[in-house]
Amino acid sequence: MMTIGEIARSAACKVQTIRYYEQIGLLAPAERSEGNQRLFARKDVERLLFIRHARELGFPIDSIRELLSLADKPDHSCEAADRIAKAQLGEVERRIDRLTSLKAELERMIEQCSGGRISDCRVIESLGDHTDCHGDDHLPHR
Amino acid sequence: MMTIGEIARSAACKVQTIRYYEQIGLLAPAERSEGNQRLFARKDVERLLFIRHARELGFPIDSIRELLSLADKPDHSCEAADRIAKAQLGEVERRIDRLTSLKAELERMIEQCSGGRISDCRVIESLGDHTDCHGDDHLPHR
DNA sequence: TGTAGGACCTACAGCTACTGTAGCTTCAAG
DNA sequence: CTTGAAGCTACAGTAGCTGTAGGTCCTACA
Repeated sequence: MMTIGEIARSAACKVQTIRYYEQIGLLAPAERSEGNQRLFARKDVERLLFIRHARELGFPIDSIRELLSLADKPDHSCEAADRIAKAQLGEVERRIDRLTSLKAELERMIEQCSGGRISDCRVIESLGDHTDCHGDDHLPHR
Repeated sequence: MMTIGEIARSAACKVQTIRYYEQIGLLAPAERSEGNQRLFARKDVERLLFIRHARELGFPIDSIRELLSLADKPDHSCEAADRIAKAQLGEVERRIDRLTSLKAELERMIEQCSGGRISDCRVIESLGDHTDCHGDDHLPHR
């Protein structure tokens, strides 16, 4: 059995984060020592690594909750797991698309800036209106 | 003069968001009508549009605060504005890089999933350990 | 002139996923 | 036996809003 500090080190995760996961039910309430300190077993480390890896891949907590409950049912079809992963992939792709068009607009703004006075600055000016936006995925209207 | 609902429509922004911007000092306290309702002028719309556009480009509130104060000093050099925009561009680029490697890992996971049972599922399995990660920008250790 | 209902007001809770802090207890090394 | 690290609980704070409750104000229609 390991202490919370040890499991935190093995999963490269903060101690508070582990307590938080326990609190929101992502980890089962840990066993306690006589002095009321949490004790973790090997399988807890694995579960925590699973959670951390999924978080690093951007899965929201609720999806991880679902994935964990699927992981506990080896005989079920993995269709649901596949669906969750594909949804996450879609989300990541949407974010990349959006960021790519933001990048383009930022580059345009910066490129046009002549380095002179604020009153001539394209950065400030472009922020003030939308008519220069090419990629329009961040336009409020339309 | 316009009401908060009108300015909200012109900037495609929620009423509460405008009140929030006022509260955090991004917008000056609005004038009030006799019945204590906020009244906005043309320049408030412009300021709000500036803020919204910057937010849509991902600038954090604090950067916007700085940009707004720069916008009020037409004679200053636009060096600072340029620096802020470049920092934001760098941030966007870092996010794209990160998301791109997450996308690759998600695609790998999904591709390897044979559509069978959970016990054979690559999605669940890859989440359980890190040894398959190629892009390692999300690795906790190493 | 009365009233219905929409828009407005304040104040505060809630969202995500943690992270930090205060004030205390427990543990392990010297 | 002491000291300092590590653990404990409980709660506040982060970013940037968004939603809700409970009230007031405004305007159009009967």
